[in-house]
Amino acid sequence: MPHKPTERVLNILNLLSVNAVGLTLTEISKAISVPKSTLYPILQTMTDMNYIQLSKSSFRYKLGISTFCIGSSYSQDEYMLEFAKSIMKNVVAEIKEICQMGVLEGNNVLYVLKEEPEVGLDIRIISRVGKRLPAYCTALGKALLSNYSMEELKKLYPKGLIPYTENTITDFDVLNSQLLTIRQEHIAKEYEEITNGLCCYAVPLESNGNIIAALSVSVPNFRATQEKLNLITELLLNARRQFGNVNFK
Amino acid sequence: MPHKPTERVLNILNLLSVNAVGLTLTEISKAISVPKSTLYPILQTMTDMNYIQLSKSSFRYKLGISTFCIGSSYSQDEYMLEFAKSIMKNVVAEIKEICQMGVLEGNNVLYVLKEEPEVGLDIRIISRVGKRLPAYCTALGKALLSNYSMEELKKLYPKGLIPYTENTITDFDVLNSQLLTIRQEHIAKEYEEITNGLCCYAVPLESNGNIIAALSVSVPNFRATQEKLNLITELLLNARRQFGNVNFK
DNA sequence: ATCTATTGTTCTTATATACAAACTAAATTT
DNA sequence: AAATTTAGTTTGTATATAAGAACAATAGAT
Repeated sequence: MPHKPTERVLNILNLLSVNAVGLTLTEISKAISVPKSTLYPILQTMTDMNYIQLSKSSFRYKLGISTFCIGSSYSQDEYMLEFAKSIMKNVVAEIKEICQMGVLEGNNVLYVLKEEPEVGLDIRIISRVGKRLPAYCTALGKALLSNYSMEELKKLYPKGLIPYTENTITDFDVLNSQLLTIRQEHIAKEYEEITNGLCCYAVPLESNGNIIAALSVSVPNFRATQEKLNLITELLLNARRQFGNVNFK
Repeated sequence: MPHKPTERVLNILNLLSVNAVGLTLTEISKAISVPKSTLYPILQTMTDMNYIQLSKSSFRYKLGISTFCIGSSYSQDEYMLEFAKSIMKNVVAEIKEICQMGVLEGNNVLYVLKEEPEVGLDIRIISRVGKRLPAYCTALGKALLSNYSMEELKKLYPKGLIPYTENTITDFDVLNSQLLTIRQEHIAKEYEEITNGLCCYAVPLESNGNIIAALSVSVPNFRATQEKLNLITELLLNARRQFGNVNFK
């Protein structure tokens, strides 16, 4: 059972982190379903402590400078992130499509790193570090869940698998059988299961036998020739091997 | 009056951000004066939400990957920070001493950016982004407080000015007269007022007439020749002018 | 310019959190 | 190996926070 006040503070940070424009008190109140009167003192304190700031121009709350400070202090997996970034740069250089890294947060994928091709594409996939999406209908998520048992899956989604598109897997058995394949082939595939016109491949990244993150390449359907998908598979599996060769302690 | 639950969550983040090794539940409990039983569910939730993580090796809580995510999303003053960084790099290249940027947080200075000389110095000043120190006895702080009136100062420090060294200014009148000088000369000076053997010069950085940050150079006393201090003054005043020429909106 | 809608703020009481103390488990010492 | 210390966890109740509603202030519409 989560601690509500803590959950709220962190949800506010999560919310603002995917909202560059900023949000008003009322907007935040609606977004996280917390009464304005409850939110009021929380936002005040967060402002006093520089975790959020009221933009003078737009009169909206945005992330404050303290978030930058703690982000800079984050060192635990600094080396891991740097290494992942360099791998992702190489992948993007080859395939010229967006490459992302995510970790599991409860039953969601948290998007941690993003590497985009420099130029040249008219149609681009928009994504943001800090975003959270359900794991069961994303390639990153399936890669991250690949070690999960049927029981664990059902516990993770007590309300079942809610469809986003007509391709979304809503049957636990189907999902489970896919995870089995992923465990063997080390690559997760997703075709328009969360967004129409979009498909995505991903590989799990392991450290000491545990899946700690996953790496993906997303492509708009019309650019997703079999040839291209084969190259993506190759690049991702190669990235996974590179990652596996390093020990991050 | 601050909101306690919010304050606690953010204090935990602040605490862990200046502690690369990590802290145990009990250590955090002592550090922020919160009972273990109160802390317990808070840390659980923060862990679930990836804002902290229990290091497998040391069994201590460290910052989690979400802090990295929100830090990456912080965009508000992105351009300002980048500009400040480039200025600081130039300053350090010239003077080969540590250069820092800070903002005011209540009556404390929050250290936001740090730029250190590459190599060559046996004795270095250790500092960390995310650190907080009282404003009245630091050069950065005095620069940030330079626009404050006597009344505002006394309200900011209701318990008076607590001494850290024999040089710490404990008299409001003395502090106020220094601030007056800073307002005219645009440079704040501090000689062993918080740490023995250390002195520091700082300039306020303004935007639309408001002091939004301050920039400092710190030197160990034995390297602080008058010549060097003069050069520091010149570099900092020049940095301030550069900063003033840009409009960050 | 008045009315309407929306945002932010204050107030009161029901409710959920906070705290203390007791307990368990692990680690270190004797 | 027993004892002592230290860490983490659980429980019951005092207390501080949460939420609804009512209010003030601002912005937008007619």
